[in-house]
Amino acid sequence: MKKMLDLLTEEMQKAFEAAGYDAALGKVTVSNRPDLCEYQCNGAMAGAKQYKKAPIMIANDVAAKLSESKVFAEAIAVAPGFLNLKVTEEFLLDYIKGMAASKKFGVEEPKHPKKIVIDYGGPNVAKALHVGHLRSGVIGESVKRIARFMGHDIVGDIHLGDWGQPMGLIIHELQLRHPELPYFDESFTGEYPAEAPFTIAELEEIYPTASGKSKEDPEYKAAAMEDTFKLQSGVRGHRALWDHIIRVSVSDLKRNYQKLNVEFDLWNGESTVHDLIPGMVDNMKKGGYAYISDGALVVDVKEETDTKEFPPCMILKSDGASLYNTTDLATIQMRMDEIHPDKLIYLTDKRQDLYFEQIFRCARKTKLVEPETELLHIGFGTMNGKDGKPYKTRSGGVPRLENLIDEINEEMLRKIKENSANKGYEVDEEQAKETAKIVGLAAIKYGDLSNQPAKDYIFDVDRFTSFEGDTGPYILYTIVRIKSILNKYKEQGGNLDKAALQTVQNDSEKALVMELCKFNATMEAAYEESAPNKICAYIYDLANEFNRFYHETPILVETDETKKAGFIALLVLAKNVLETCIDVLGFSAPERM
RNA sequence: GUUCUCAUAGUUAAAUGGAUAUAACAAGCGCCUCCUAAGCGCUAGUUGUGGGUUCGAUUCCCGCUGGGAACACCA
Repeated sequence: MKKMLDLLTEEMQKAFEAAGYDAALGKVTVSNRPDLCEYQCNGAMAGAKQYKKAPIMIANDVAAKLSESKVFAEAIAVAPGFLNLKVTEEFLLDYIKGMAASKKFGVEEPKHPKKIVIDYGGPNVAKALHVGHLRSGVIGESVKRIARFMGHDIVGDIHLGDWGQPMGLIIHELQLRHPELPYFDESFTGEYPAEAPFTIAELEEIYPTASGKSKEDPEYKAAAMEDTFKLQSGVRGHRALWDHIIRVSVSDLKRNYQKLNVEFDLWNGESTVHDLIPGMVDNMKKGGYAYISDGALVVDVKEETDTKEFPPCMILKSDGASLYNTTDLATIQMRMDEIHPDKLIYLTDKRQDLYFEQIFRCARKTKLVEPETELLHIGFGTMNGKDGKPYKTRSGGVPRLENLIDEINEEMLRKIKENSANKGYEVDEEQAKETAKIVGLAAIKYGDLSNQPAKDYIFDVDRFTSFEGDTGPYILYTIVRIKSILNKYKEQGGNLDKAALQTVQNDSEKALVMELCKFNATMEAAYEESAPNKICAYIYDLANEFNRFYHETPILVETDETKKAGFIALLVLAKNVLETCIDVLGFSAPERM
């Protein structure tokens, strides 16, 4: 289905043309003065100079051509040259019926579906997820789901940090603690134990300890580097131990991401591309792109148009070792070879803006990607505490993501119990906990996603879990209300018939219908701009319109069955649209709350 | 030092170059014999500063002030 505004614009363009003006002036937008009109067109003012006429005269000419329109019930020219518009009942009903009958509520399949790889999450193995990982996971998951809904083929890759210095540090520390393990016995030729010699809790403790020691003790550091080298060169015991580290760590990561309703299609990491690095580096040298500067191998990525200094992209350190850049570039090569994507998306902290600009330029210059391959870095802002500074625990440390989720869930549970006590009904403890988890996740995700990704935002537990205002819980409450009515309707023997939509009865119903009609345009904008916040803003408006309608319109007591079925059909559509939206945002609604 | 980025009610956030800048929270007032009051309605309050482009600027351009960040052997 075409977008509502496109249909209106087409109609308006015909009128401009019929009146003898440039059709391009006939752009229709949603009214920003709902008290005056539903839609507006400002083309007459834009065209005033071109035609050397007062805008109001042009507007009058165009309005005259619209008197017979089947689309616009009203087109009034207003000083200085606005065209104020209202649509006809028939047009609106027709559109909403088409939307209800459509599989994706009016979103069409793309003519050329894109193959996209999205790189997000980016946790390190053997380290607990902390709040810094929240945005990459939450925004990335939503960007992925939006693209998928729009009909594109998108693959999400977690891109684990699983191969650098930290691995050597952990292995070295393990050797000091348990020198008797067979992994460190180079003469050992038997089968290594299937069971890992540590738990996830130990692993999470070992890394910070080892990291701290290496900063103070050069010998310790040297030994850890030696272990890193052994691992990377394939020493059997080191590899076996590393396998354990990955297995233990990944199963813990999966558990945590599941709590966040974040799912990756690929669990690749830096280690995945290790073997590709020598070949890639070779090609860069042969191609004449890479040269030695201060001992390091670099590729110049300056461009003619740069006004500022642009540092070259480093490929290998002066000791010949690979670094972050190396694995990222090799990962691009692997993705191009295996997946052949049209577009690569990365989600990291916005502080890496310059870094990704270097990587992208380098990938283009060294022809790792096709000239038409799109490369996009979505840099997101910091999650701050109420003081406006990066979110910290009371003791000043970086809070674990798990603790943050628990904190929200506890607060949600407390509120659910408080609410039920106020209303005087009993809630089952287990049921309440389940509901608290669902609502808590919505609170966290909506709180994050409703902000523009690039901006810093303040993570305020009290505000996000609030029952009131522009929050996740408010959206869920609205959906629960609709579900409740639909359930009662079915209990009364009613059938949910999508086609039963009726001509709108009152203002609040019309407002709700018009809001629903914006769905496909909103989803498309959210996709094109990688902006989940647009969907949040949309469902907040939609929930508002529904609640107003709900408040003013008794539904189940309606005696005219045709009318009632029409209301119900509208509710079904509203519920489906809301649930589709929260699904692409990455959360869901409970049955009751 | 260079470059990037941000600046909107008391607070947190919106606004493809359009009319009277939009919400939420906090404050004040009203609405449950009625489908979940986690709701609805009403009142009061904002574009850092100086220029420019434009019929028209929160939006685009330049300067200033003030926050944040990046600037090759970390990731």
